[in-house]
Amino acid sequence: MPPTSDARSRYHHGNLREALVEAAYGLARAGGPDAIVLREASRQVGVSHNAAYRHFPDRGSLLEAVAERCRGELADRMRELVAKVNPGGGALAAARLRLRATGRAYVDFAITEPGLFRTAFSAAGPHERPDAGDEPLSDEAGPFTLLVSALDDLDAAGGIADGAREHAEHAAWSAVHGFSSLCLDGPLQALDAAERDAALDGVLNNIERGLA
Amino acid sequence: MPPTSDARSRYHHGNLREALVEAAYGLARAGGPDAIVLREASRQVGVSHNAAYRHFPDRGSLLEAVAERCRGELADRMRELVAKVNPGGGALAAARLRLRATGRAYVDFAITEPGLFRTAFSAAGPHERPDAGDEPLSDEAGPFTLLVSALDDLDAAGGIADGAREHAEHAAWSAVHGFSSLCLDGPLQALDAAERDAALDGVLNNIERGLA
DNA sequence: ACATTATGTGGTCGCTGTCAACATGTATGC
DNA sequence: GCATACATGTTGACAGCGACCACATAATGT
Repeated sequence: MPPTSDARSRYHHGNLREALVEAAYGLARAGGPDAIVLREASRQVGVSHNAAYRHFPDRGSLLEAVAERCRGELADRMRELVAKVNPGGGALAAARLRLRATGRAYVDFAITEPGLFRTAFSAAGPHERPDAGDEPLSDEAGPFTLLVSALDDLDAAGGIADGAREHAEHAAWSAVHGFSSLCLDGPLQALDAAERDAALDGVLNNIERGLA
Repeated sequence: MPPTSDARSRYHHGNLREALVEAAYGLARAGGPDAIVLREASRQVGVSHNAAYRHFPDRGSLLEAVAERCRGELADRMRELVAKVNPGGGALAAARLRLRATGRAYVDFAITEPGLFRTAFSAAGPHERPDAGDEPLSDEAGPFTLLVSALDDLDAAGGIADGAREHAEHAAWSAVHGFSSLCLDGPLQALDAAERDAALDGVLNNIERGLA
């Protein structure tokens, strides 16, 4: 049980592991995966360096924990933005809009939170397994699962041609992920917000046409 | 003038800058950008640490120099593989094959040289400016320029629909780059070689359909 | 009450990037 | 031919990091 007494502050922290992840998350947000530094996180939590080793075997493990949290944050942002879309026309148009919003949210997260985005894909950890097909789409679903769900909807609405469904996830995900990466660390850095938006539109159009 | 005497080895190295880049390139190849360590590179070259500071203001500059070299290597590999394609049918089929080979070469480089690939896109440097449109495609052309050229050819052969040309570079480049990244650091790590090949085929198909 | 375990501390090691001071070659002006 | 200036490489130092160790303290179980 957590240390019984309410306000810790003595010897045992009571919730050190989460506190460390939280601090490291802040570091990653500001400076990407390389900014995650054990001693600094410990310092911020107000605990000696080395205390972290009771909860993580090494720095990589902390990084992985933060990375997983980053992926969750990305998924949350995607859910938020997708929930905002107001489908006007028929089912097919609505499904298309939802898919576009999914992709847009992905890129938006990368642009507004570059540190978190880089961290999310920096560790060698197991990532998300996109197996589960027909679940009710839990709130814990990762980015990949969200995308697959959007594609399933589009497929059900008749927006995907025969034979195009099989690798649709790979195509769509590669496109948005690649676009994000190129904007952060590639030659697309040079684009300003308007150009980037137009380019992303072009990319999404291309995907949509490729699927139809 | 280089130090007059032929075999250096005394005090002045004679070509230290390049030697350091070469050593750092080896480190990056084996372990990615984080494996580039000034002192180790100096050690391998047989020079004291700190000697590097006569040629690079800091570690980041060395990293950037290596990154540029990595991009050049990527472009070379693309040229090689594309040169091998044996266009059978008409101009349009040939242009399509060339584009596919370009994309395949890109991903192939990422898979076979993950350290170099990660390094190529790790630094914040200026990267390639894809401006120059109608040059004879010099041997120094970067990956982006090669891709643009392949797309121009496809366009000339009539393989790109009206309106799809404008952001074709972004769509194609994002797809192959994203696929590469996801295979190295994302959930597509889990794919074996055969699955990866099939998935890449699906991605390339999707791009091609999106352009047509 | 006591022993066992979980958790946090202090100290140390080797490694790194970076700076400052110094040494040694090479080139240049007289 | 030589002295002087400059470029290039060396030595030594510093702080910060990840990782290990032995030790201290708190919580838990009997």
